[in-house]
Amino acid sequence: MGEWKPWKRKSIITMSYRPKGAERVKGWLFDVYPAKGAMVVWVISEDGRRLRLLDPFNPPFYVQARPQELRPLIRDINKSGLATPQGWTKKKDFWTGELVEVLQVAIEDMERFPAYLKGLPRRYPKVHFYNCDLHPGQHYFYERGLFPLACCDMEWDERGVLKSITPLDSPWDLEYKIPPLRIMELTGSGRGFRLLSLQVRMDGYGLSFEQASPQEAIHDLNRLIRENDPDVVLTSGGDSFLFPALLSLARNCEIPIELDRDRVEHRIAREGRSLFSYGRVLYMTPDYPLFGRWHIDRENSFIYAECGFEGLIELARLSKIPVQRLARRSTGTAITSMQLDKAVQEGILVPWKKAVPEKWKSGLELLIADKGGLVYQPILGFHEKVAELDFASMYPAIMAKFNVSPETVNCECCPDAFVPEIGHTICRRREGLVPKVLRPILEKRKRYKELMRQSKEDTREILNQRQTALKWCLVVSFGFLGYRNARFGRIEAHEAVTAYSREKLLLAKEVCEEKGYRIIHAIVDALWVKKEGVREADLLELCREISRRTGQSIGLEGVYDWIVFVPSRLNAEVPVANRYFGSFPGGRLKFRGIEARRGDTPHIVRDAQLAMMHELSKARDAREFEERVPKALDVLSSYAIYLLEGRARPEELLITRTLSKAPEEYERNDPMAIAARQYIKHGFRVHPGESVSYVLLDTKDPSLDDRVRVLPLLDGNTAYDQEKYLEYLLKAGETLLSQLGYSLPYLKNSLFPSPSPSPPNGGEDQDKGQSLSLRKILFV
DNA sequence: TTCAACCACTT
DNA sequence: ACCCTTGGTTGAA
Repeated sequence: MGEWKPWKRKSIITMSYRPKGAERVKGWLFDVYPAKGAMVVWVISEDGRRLRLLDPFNPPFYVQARPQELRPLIRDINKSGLATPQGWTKKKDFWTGELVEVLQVAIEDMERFPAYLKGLPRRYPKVHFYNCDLHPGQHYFYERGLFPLACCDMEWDERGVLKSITPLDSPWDLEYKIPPLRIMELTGSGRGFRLLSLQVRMDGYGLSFEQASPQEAIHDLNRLIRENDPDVVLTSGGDSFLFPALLSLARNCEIPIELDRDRVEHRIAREGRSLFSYGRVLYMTPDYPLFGRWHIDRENSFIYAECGFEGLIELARLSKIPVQRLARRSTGTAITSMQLDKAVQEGILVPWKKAVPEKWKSGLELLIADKGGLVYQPILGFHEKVAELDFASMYPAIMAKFNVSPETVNCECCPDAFVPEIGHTICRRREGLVPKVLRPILEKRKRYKELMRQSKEDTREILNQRQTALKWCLVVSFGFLGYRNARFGRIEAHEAVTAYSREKLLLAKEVCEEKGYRIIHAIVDALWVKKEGVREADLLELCREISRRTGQSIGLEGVYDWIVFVPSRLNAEVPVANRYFGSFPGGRLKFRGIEARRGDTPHIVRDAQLAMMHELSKARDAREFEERVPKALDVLSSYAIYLLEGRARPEELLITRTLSKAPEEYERNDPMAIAARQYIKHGFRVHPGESVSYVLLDTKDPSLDDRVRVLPLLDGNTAYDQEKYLEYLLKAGETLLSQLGYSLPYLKNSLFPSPSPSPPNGGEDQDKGQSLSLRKILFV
């Protein structure tokens, strides 16, 4: 028996998305996708109508070859009926910048052309293909000078075919209006792919739908969508669970589900895929895009999760990637698209596949070039009044300033324009594509940050989301430069950037030392320095001087009241870059690399470490810090007691790790591998790049499967491996306090005194009381 | 004790 | 649709 709570919102009944006749209006470009030889263009008119228009579009691509090789290809293309050769034109070669003669071919059928294209290089190995594998939506935007959510002046005929469409704003505007979008939120829960409950929310009204017949559920959902006509369907896990579940429900009861505005012939159920990105394996569930609406799955959208709705829109406008597509892609896709757009604007031929072999390097060259960023190991332990200086967007700023780009590195024309330290050269004559794209992004981000300072709270949040989106673009642009299969990547360019960065950091260090600062730690683009009696004004002056001498802008991140650089766990004498925690005035903590920052640390351990740091953050100097240590230890012991009384809940004990391969491929029986196999055994599929979550039951149990219990099999009262979790907890405590002599054995001993030698300046009476009861639990 | 396998983190 | 920075944990030899 299904029951919707009454939907209080006034209903909108939309009859049709077809235009009634020829018209000229102002409106926003909502979405585009191909339909054979035209793009379907969805617009939101100024008066709020949602309209489906058509724009005939035959994206051009280019081929280059000698006439005798070209003739059979032209015949082949003509016979296919999928494209039409149009004539000769001159375009710029990406690598040399020279004009070359190429044949322009128009794609007639965007849906079937890609499959045909794939077979061509094998049959015509001597022909070069350019601009042929661009995404149709993006290509349409590049060629028309349009972008998602552009405010446009447009005109169409009585059939709804666009006669003209002209943008009235620019992606580079700092202020822009987007139309009010109708957002419907769908959440659901269930088991496997069985949907057990469904919630629909819109404009603050919520409906919960449980225990209904599938027919009713689909019927009512269809009605709600029809009546409210959302532009955006926002889900949590729509791709991985909700949409597949809804679609299979709809299939079973044979009621079509009407999530799209456009007619959808058939929705192909695809397999998810595992892919490698930034040093780790990721799993992408198949996505369920909508036609005429956007489906945005917050759980499966990196950009939405990191930069919010505003960041997503900002990036879509700049990168010219349709919003719904961008939502499911990485920021790397955005930066690549901006490069493609720039290439198309400038008549530069876009190579189909990257085909530049890396120049051979001697062993010595390799050693020098691959050093990457420069690191000065930190001086171990506790430091008072340390200033942190950070270069702003150092790598992208270097690329922009020194013209580092795949086609400018080791060019033919400037053999003596050397990069510091390594043998590479950089072109002086021609500006590279990468710097050309980065420069305005750097500039726009700077402007947003300036605007933020003079804005009110809610505007500031919008601006912040936008500048965060730009920040991610800048960050990945460097990674893409060295990434072998990036379209505009080349490892030598990557090496040139790190070479410059080392020079800059070295120079910054020298400036600091000249001015009497002591370097506590430095890494890539950040320095930690201190000097007796230094004032903020001195530090700002220091920043100005470094900026002047290096040509790179450096800023004062802040002055820590205290900071602790923690040693290596394997060797207490050895410092480790990037493992520290410190406190700024007011008690704001900053910490890197320690347990609390790791994604695979159980909640209870992270909470304990955070609570200890919070206690320590009340200290403003060395003396207060030492005074706070017993309090921090109290915190630690309270967590230990909780743990050893068996009160910890499974969600506090969960360990989540990401699989890099399929469960059966693991050769070791560590808890994660056992957990992965346990998922499979109980019918849950886990792919490389997906994560597994488990609780340690007894890590010593001879039966492997009893060592851990994975999340879906957990119930409320799971007995857990107290000893193991205690060890994690104490190690997290040790990380914070080892510099003050609190080693793991000491911590163990002070919390649970062993009978004979008493711990140094042992606990207060109340501590002893606790310790006794703890020992009982631990050892009985 | 040492080793190999494996994951996560920093910029 | 990577090749290797570092630290740390784990199980097993």
